[in-house]
Amino acid sequence: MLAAIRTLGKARHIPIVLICTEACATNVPMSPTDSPAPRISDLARAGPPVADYLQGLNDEQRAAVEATEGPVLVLAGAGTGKTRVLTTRLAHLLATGKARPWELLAVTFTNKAAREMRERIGGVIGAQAEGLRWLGTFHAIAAQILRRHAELVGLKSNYTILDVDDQERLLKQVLEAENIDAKRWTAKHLGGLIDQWKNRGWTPDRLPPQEGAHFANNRGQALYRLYQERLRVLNACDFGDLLLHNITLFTSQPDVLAEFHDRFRYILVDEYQDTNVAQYLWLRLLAQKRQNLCCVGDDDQSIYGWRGAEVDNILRFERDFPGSKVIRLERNYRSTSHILAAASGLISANKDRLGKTLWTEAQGGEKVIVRGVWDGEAESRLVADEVERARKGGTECEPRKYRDMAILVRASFQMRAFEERFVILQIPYTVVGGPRFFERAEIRDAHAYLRLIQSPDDDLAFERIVNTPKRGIGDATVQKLLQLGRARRISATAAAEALVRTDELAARTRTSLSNFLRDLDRWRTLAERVTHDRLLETVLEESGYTDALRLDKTPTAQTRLENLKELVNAMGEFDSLQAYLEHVSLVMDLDRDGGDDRVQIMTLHAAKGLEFPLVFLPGWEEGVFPSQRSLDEKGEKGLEEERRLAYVGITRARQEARISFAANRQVYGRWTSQLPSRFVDELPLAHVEAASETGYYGGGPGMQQHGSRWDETPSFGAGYSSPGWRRAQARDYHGGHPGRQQVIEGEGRLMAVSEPSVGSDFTRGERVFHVKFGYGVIQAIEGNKLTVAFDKAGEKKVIDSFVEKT
DNA sequence: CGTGCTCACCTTTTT
DNA sequence: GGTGAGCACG
Repeated sequence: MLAAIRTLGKARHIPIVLICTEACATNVPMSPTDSPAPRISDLARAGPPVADYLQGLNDEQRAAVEATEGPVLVLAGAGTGKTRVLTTRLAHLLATGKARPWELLAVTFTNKAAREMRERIGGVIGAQAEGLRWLGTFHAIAAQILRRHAELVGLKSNYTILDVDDQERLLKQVLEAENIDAKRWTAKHLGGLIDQWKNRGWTPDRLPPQEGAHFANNRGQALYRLYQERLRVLNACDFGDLLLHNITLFTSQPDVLAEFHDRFRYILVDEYQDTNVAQYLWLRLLAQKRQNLCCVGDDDQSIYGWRGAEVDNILRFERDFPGSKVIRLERNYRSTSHILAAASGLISANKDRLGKTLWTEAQGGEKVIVRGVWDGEAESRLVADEVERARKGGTECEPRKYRDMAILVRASFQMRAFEERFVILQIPYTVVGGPRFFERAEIRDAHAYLRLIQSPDDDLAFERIVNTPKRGIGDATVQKLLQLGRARRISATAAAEALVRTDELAARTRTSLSNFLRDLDRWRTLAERVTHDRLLETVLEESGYTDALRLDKTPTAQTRLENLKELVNAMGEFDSLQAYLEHVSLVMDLDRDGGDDRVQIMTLHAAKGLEFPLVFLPGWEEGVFPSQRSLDEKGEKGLEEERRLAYVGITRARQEARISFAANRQVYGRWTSQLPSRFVDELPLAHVEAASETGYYGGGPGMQQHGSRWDETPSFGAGYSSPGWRRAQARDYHGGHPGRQQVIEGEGRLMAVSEPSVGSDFTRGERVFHVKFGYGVIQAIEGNKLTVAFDKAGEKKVIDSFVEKT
């Protein structure tokens, strides 16, 4: 949780919160370093030569930095120094006096990217980086713009930004009010649709008729409209709205747009391949006049199509912005030539691409290793063993740190096998991604309390906490309140206040409800006197929230309490409650501590933008990767996106990439047979080493194909078939299988042969142990006996069936 | 109104 | 196989 504090602290420097002042409403530049502060061109004159920051750039990078005028597309391949180019370009614009910090619009997708850019540019231009007020995510910048002109789209400038959870509950209310079977047509489904529509820039009015046809008997559009109306009443926005309202604003108010045309002299966009239609429209509107738009991206790394990203945006750039320059960054500084060639060979199978030829001076290195293994467990054993081996180092290779290794999976369900194995072997790891701090129930509850204190009209917050912790106000009562509120066009709080004065409620319910209302009033008064972190502490105490958690003896309750403590601390970093709330609604990402020395386990999506010396790419099986669902839903387009994902995976590796696929895999508890991914076959042979089994693993995986490059593998009874793969269930192999060997290293450690195997041999030093069945942690080794804690299906027992073999 | 049980679900994820 | 949501029951 330390990470939470750290990130929040860091993120403070991002001027997400814009307090609207006179100065900012006019064209007068404002920034913390404004007026007497020297311009960078002045600084440059006094200090080191201006061109300093350009040193060390190669020709193509330099071209990308110096092409300042007009539309520019920088096609930056993986590992070609994209961030460097971005930051240097900004520095260049400032140093040459073409723009002042507040006249630059620099957009990223994630807070992390924005933060990184800000930090790195700070390293180049120093304090001036603080003046980059318009460096941020699409959403953060759109939110700033909207705050200033909210009235023009029917909102107040203090509108709240709803998260998905609120959004879903609101939609549920809309569905209920419209008497739509919420089981058949879920709020989640509708939410997804609306999100897609917003991503494409469609307001309810402009929604193509057939789009709404498939939901609730052609009522999609009407529901969308109702939802938007509800949002307006609540003075709220969802994420999609931020952009959409901006677009509406720009198209309907030419003078507002003109103001921003004046303001933004140069526009810079990172990860352009991930932009959706709405973002594209937004950019096009803003860039319309000056045309100084520089988009940086890589069509081969577009992996967010399912979220509305349009690779087309980048493919069409030259057509959309006539007279544009296209600059390719093709020199790769990250990976060895084998890795680069393997990845390039794979991606060349895609049709929809602009094409690049990456090259590197780092020749040689290891080929990409591809292996077939027996099943998912074998795969995790293999990876874990190699992690340990890499960690120890050897005659040919230097020992690696855990943190230099990453396991990149297609889907998070694949992570579990590795986690289990790593726990057994006590290999430190972190799962990057995971559940987010701000999405945890207790954090949301706390936020709801604060929101309700701040704005009594916030019905969604009211609904969330009116009975949390339980105070005897049940669902029926809550529904009654909401209905009354809707009928009278008042807030739920107001409805509650009215209702406790009547005798419509049961006495007990009435008492607790009026107590709750009284508490709220008290907290509102308190809010004026104490700091917001202190306020939250009091509220959590007095509402009984913390007490309820303390009574709960489950371990989760414990962590929840800690999270809340963490939250109170983090809040202290902000100047006001308003500032804090704005921050959490837009900045939901937290850095997972990369500082510790741990193996990193994450999805391929989460790995974008990262790099590791050694990368494991497990689960390359048809249906898993490429994902069957992707193929079914999106066909050829889906396949190409999956292939780009594979490309992203391989290009994360600096020195070694190891791909694996399993013959058998358990999916949702069912055994399934797998074929190797087509991507395996698409890898160029010259850069790949096929090693089906290595080291201790005696058993053959049964993945042999007659006449192929895999067929040198020894195998037991697999029986080759041609031309297809022989597929056999794990159970086929019980007899005659020599089992797996593993070095036993000592008590308290180890060990497990988790696949069904009749007999397995283990060696420890000179001695060989034979085990009838395995799974467990060694408790003791005494003479010929091993005592093992056996843990499966929740039961723990100690067995001692290990017999030393002579 | 709160609790226990059954049943459907089950990529990728940011803001 | 695990989980969360929704429903029936006490």
